[in-house]
Amino acid sequence: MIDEKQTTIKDIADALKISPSTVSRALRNHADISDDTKKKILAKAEELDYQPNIVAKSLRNSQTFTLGIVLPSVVHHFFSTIVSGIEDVASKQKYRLVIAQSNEFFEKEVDSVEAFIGNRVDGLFISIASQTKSYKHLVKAQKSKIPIVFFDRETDEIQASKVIVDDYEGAFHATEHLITQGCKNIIHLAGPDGLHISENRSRGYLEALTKHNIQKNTIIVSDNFDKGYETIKGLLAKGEVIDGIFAVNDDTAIGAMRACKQAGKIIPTDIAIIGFGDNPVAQIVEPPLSTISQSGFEMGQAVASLFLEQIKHQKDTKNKDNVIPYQFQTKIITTKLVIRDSSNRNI
Amino acid sequence: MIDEKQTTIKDIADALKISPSTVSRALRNHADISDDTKKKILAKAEELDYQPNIVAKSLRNSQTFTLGIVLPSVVHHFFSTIVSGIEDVASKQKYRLVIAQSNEFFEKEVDSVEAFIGNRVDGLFISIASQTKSYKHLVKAQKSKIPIVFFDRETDEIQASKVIVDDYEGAFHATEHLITQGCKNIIHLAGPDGLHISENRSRGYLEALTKHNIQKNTIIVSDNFDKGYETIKGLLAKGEVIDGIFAVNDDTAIGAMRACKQAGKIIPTDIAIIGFGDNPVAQIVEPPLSTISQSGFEMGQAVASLFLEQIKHQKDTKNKDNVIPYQFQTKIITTKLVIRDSSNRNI
DNA sequence: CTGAAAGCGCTAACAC
DNA sequence: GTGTTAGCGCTTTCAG
Repeated sequence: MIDEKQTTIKDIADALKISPSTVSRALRNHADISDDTKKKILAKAEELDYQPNIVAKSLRNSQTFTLGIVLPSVVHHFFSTIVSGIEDVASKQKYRLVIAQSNEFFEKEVDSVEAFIGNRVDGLFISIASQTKSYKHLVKAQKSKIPIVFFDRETDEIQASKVIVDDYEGAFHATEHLITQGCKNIIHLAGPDGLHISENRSRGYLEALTKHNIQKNTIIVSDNFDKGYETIKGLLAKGEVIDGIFAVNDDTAIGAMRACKQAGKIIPTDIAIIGFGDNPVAQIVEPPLSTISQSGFEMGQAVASLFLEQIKHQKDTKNKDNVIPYQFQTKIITTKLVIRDSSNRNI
Repeated sequence: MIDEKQTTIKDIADALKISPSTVSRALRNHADISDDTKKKILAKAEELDYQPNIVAKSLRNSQTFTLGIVLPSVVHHFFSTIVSGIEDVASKQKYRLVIAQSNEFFEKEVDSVEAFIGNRVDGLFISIASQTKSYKHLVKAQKSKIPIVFFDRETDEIQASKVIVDDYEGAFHATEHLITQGCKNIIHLAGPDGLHISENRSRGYLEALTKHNIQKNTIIVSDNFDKGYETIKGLLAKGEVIDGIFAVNDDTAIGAMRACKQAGKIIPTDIAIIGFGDNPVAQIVEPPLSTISQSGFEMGQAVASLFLEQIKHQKDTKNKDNVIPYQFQTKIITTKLVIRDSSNRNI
């Protein structure tokens, strides 16, 4: 069997005894091509199973229509809904998405970013790994003129647009809700140090306590199911007095919930629990978990929109004198308190 | 600000007053380059922040080192673990992954496949959408000489390697397990018609009943949390006698579980329930859900390995006479019965 | 309305 | 060891 190559524009041109440029124009619906030849070209393209070579096109146009997304992990519901949100607006502009997971490893994040630079993505959307402390890889991307948009987990060290959740406010409301339910000994199971989102949620927790004149606070870093379970199990075994738990995410809250139940505590009567994120499992567990909902979809849409806006600004100001540099935006996604049985004492 | 372009090989060559080919060779560690010039080139590349243009390289080499993955949805734990498995072996060979979600829509699947063809991916891994009945898009990919590997959801209409779960066996064991627990009225909440995996699981269910001389069988298509909930709720409301439920996946089983509990049924005493897939939520719900575990990671590894094998065969037989065509493989991933409280009557 | 020619950045013969 | 040249497939001036 002959190793037939992919059909190219030149093949179509040869078959029709016309020039490649005419074919190229016809294929992209360019004006100035007679309907007659256009029809012929389209027919021949169909006949020969022509599939435009995006790689060649990208090289020629120095635009790949590819967006690179770097995030800690796609298995997390919040992140995958963000991706859906990005896709929702980006795909309408014919952009395609390439996703790279850092799994919270700095090295993987750097590799992914560098690969994206090499592949000349048109934009880079990133939620930084908890390990990340250096930002040289992002500086490189900026040197390569790739617009960056941060989402959820960001840094001040890089000038770029960002979309963040109002973590402080969400945490404040979550904690205040527990207080209104009568809780006085509220534990906060926190996210890793150094991440803005962890810090903001912890701050919201502390300030809600302060507002309500509660002196006692306990913050323990603990951000997954197992850690939530172990931490609360340990505390309860030590005889610690706990009547409320605010966890940095739902998985952790559910781990804590299990520890409470195993220790014979009634939820929410003995201990009221609230998570963060409104993961679908929150509705499935028993009792259903109260939580702070944050729209990942909306966040994704905002990310893509900010990118599009920046691109547009670049185009508009291209080849112009006294260019006003693009003003980076920060968009804040608001949260919503979702009260379910795990914290509802009907007070 | 001057719109500086990305550094190219030519820039390095010019700066060093040598030829681009020498630079190219040095950068790729090609032999036949003196250590001295090599060192100079590497230093200059570093200095100028050189990032190789993968797009140009791909065009030139007609190899993109990109793998296209089409799957129904990444939010499903099973699929995201498959992606991790693929990444595990593919990344060691320097391949990068592009993921497209079909969301079970035929149109989106076709679009994604065509985009992958246009982007000249080196391989296409696909788990077909439940809607998919036509396979022209995959024929196109084959015409473009892109090796295809199916995983989980496949078709016989396309000649290609595939990796599947032993769904029949898993379903058989799940059903037989319910029978050994004393169940006689077992409902099967099934997947959509026309999907091999649904059919095989239903077949396993039926044959287990037959083996144990149980005449009554009930198969209802119902494959997500809400449908599982509604179906069982409806059946119970009608007074249907049910003492066992085998669901096509864990979400559905959990929906069914909720309906049972709401109807006052004790699990597993009144109704024993088993799911399929061993989704992490299976451990979180109460009672913990029995299920059939299938290793997505292993499946992903197998997918990538079969691709690599096929590529190797192509290289080995290139430019040779009387070529033996590659023999497509089918790899079967075995399942494991995981007994938890939702079905364990301690019999 | 169509064609010729150049070039995006890289690599691989083929020279020397 | 290194340079010259051509070309991957496409688009885009510039001519006509």
